Amino acid sequence: MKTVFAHVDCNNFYASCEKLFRPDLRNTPIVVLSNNDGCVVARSKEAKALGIKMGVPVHQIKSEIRQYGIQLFSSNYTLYGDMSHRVMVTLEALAPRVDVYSIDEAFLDITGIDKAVSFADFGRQVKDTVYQNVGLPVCVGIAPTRTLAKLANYAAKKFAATKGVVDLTDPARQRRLLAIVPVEEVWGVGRKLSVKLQAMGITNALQLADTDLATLRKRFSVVLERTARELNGTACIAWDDAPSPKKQIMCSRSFGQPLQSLPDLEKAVAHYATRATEKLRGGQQFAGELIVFIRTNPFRTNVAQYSKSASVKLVNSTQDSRLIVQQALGQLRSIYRSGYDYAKAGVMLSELVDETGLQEDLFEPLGTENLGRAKSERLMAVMDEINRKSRATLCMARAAGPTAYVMRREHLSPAYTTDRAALPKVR
DNA sequence: TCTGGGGTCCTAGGACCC
DNA sequence: TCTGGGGTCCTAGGACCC
Repeated sequence: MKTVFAHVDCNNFYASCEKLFRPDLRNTPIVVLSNNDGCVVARSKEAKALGIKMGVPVHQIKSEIRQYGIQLFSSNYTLYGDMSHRVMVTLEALAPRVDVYSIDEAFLDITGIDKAVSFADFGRQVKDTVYQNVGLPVCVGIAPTRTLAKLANYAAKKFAATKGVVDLTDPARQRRLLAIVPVEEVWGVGRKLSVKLQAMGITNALQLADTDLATLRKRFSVVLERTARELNGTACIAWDDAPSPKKQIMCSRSFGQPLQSLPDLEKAVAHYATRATEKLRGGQQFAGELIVFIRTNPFRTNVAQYSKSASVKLVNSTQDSRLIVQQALGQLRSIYRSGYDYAKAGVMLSELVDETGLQEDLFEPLGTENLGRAKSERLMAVMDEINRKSRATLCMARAAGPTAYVMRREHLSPAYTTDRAALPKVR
């Protein structure tokens, strides 16, 4: 039987999460800001209608904010993560297989479901159930490939007459939609590619679908060839039964204010290394390589710039925060130069393996090979358990004390759903 | 004054081997 | 005087995604 995908995507996800707990702002334009309250990363439909662009630095739209009374929100990932989880749990109850693609999207396998209910009716059922259970609006696109399902969702969002659900399983309908969708809206076609394609006279999705596959492969890559095949209804991205494990884990942040001193940077890097290692343990992985980077603010073109990274291979793959923090600080010291205003730092873990990929230590005495590891794992498990109950109770001494790097979050909403003290009150 | 964070995949080219 | 060819592995960089 031919596979059918449903693509479910939350509308203005972060903005909708904020509005859910602020019914007083129902018709008010709001935007959600990136870390450090830097850029706009989400907009309510009212803010979109005012022409506020995605990604714009907030200081560039100050006059609009004042003029239209746009409400600002700092990113509240604790809230969005919890709301996302609720949406996904709801979807998992509706379909036999769900691929969570990002914080606000998922693909559902709905092959054969049309024996019981029409695809469009199923889409409406998904939409209504999520709204009923979680309170967030979603759109649903249905098609024989993921790329077409994303495009169906684009249409569901763009055209009000669809009421948020588009069934694109019919090939004639596929071609009619492709003809009116600009090529840059296709999943997998970004800014650079769309410029090149337009130069070749390919401006809409249908023209891309009708381009010779060998030409696409030669002029671009197999990736774009695959996209064209998917637009023609041939599924190239199948279901992963075992989602592949992570290949790298990163923790990086811009600082709330520029940092100059090594001790201030050390505190930040120790903290990021700790966070990255927590994620590593969360996925039961071990890191074989560590990369540290620091950089100044590239947007401040009138001041001295510096950007450097350093990496080190870990002799034995590890998930021990003590070792990773120590190594990260060593790398930081090797690249630090005084006299710069640093704006950002980060720690990346790579060469990740699971337990079966661990090498035994050649230099441990026979019979005690795993003793050190067992001790380390017990210690880390205790740390994680305490920090799970009460966030950031235990940390490396290097990361402790007053921190100069904390980010700006001047418009942060409460953790409505994850902190008892912040529960919304109904009067 | 103020410009996010975290990922994946593919390709080209160099090093190295026989 | 003539100066190969094919294969693998690794890395850096670029493109994309949300």
